[in-house]
Parts: sequence; structure tokens; C-alpha cells
Amino acid sequence: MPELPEVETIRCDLSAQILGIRIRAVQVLAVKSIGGGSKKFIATLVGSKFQQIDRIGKLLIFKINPKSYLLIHLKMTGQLIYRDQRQIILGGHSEPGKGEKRRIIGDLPNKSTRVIISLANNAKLYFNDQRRFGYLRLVDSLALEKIKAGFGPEPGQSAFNENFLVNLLASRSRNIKALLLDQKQVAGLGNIYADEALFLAGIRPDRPAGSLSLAEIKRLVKSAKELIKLAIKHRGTTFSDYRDASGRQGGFLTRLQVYGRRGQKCYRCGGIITKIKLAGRGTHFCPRCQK
DNA sequence: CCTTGTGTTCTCCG
DNA sequence: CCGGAGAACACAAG
Repeated sequence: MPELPEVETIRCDLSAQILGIRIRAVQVLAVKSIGGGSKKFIATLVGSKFQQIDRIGKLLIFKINPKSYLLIHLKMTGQLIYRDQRQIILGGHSEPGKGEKRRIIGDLPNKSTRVIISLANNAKLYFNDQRRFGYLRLVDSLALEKIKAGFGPEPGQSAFNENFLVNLLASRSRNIKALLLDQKQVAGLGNIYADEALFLAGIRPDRPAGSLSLAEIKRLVKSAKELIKLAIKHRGTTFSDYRDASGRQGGFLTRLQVYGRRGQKCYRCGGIITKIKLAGRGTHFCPRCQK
């Protein structure tokens, strides 16, 4: 489940690998993944270069010319794997694997590969997506601006501050976790990091947003910022499908404080982590120290 | 049955 | 009755 730290890791890695390199060919193995119209999609991409890679929330934005952008959303099981010529020849097993976290995906394409972008340096970019929720879309600059305008600030940005959150939460009955998951309000947090941020701040996820005190809001701002920064530093969390652009797992899993820890002891107070359903999502928290 | 990100649709309330 | 908030559903595959 790639969230902001995972998508940022991919953005950063790919920026160092594919910028300025021409697209030689595009194979669309699943038309659904590009929303139909593969002829125009391929024609627009082939011959152009990746000029810049941006990100808003969990959405990757590849600039291919001043008015055309390729958007890639990984949703639940999407992967974007870069293989250079040597790795393709060796079948993806060329990385030695210094530690356990360096697990390699194996031969590509595989049964989850939906799109292959071949580059002029003989490298390939594979879009894999087992559950086909993710997508690639071409948009012009006007459409891109409209999409960007639909996102709230990210925890790492200065706009995500105490004043912002005070105004956002004021007189809202919705539970705080649902609000944090709403990309229109706050961009980038998904199920894992929403649970983690609330744990760090000591706030129950089912609290009505409007019931948070100023002190709690301050803690939430600080917790979310530190959490996202640390998760990016560790290259994100791999629970099942997430891989970085080189096919490696993220390093943050072992640093999670609550997510996936149902029935285990709280690292902070020794209470037992419980799991409930909230906003349609599995939600983990410590009933003892989260108030 | 469970898992989840997001777009769409539906319902409710003021 | 309108508008918006927010909940519920759809999607998909293992």
C-alpha cells in the first residue's frame, strides 16, 4: 500500500535514473490500466523524454513536455520497477542482496505487469499491478492544475501547521482518522501512517475531529511531520506488495508502533493493541495510552 | 470472508 | 428543496 513515503522514495530514485532519457517504445499489456485509448497514449509518449518527476500526495507526476504530463497512481498493489540493460539480461537477479531487505522481484515482465516503457538507454520501466486499481493517465497542464487543487497540504509542508489543523478540525463530527485519510483535506496519509500518527500523538482514532484540544492538535502536527520524515528516510514500509524503483522492500516496517500489532503489547505503556473497523478500514490503537 | 485508495453514489441534515 | 458532509459502495484478486 504505497502512501506518501513510499511514493516519494520511488520519485526520488527514478529522478536519478530516467530524467533526460528518451522513450523508445511503450507496451500496454492491460488497456484498463491506462483508461483506454492506447494508440494515442503510446504516440504521445514515444519519442519524448522525462523532464521532471513530481508528486502530490500519492500521485506521481512525470513531465514529458511543457504541456503533457504522465500521471501514475499505484493505489494498492502498484509497482514501478526500473531495470537497466544488464539487469534485464540477468533476469532481475543481478543485485547481490546485501541484506534480507534487498529481495528482488525476479523476472520481468511477470503476470502482474500492465505497462512496459522502454527507454533509449535500453533500460525498461515496468508498471506492475496485481489488482489493477492503479493507473497511468496523460493530462495537459490545465487538467493537472485542477487535480493538484483537489489535494490538501502534505504533513511535510509548512502549510500543514497548527493553524491549518485547528481550522480543519473545528466543529467537525467526523472521526479524526477519517479526516486524516481524506486526501482533499490532508494529502499523503494512508491507513498505515494515519494509525501511526495518531498513536504517536496519543489520540484515539475514533475521536470526533472537533473534540481535539489545542494541545492534542499540536501533538498531531508534530507527530505527523516527524513520522513522514522518518518513514521517507527509511524508504517507506513494505507490508506486502510495495517495492521501490529497484524492486527492494522499504525499511520502515520494523519501526511501526501500532499498525499490524493487534494483540501485542504497546511499546509505550504495555497495554494491548486493539483493532477496530473505522471509516471502513482496519484501525489499530492502544486503548490504554491513546485518549 | 478479509485486505485498502479513490471515484462515485447515496443518504441525511440543516 | 438545495447544498454539502459524510457514509456506503464499487472496483479487484488472492
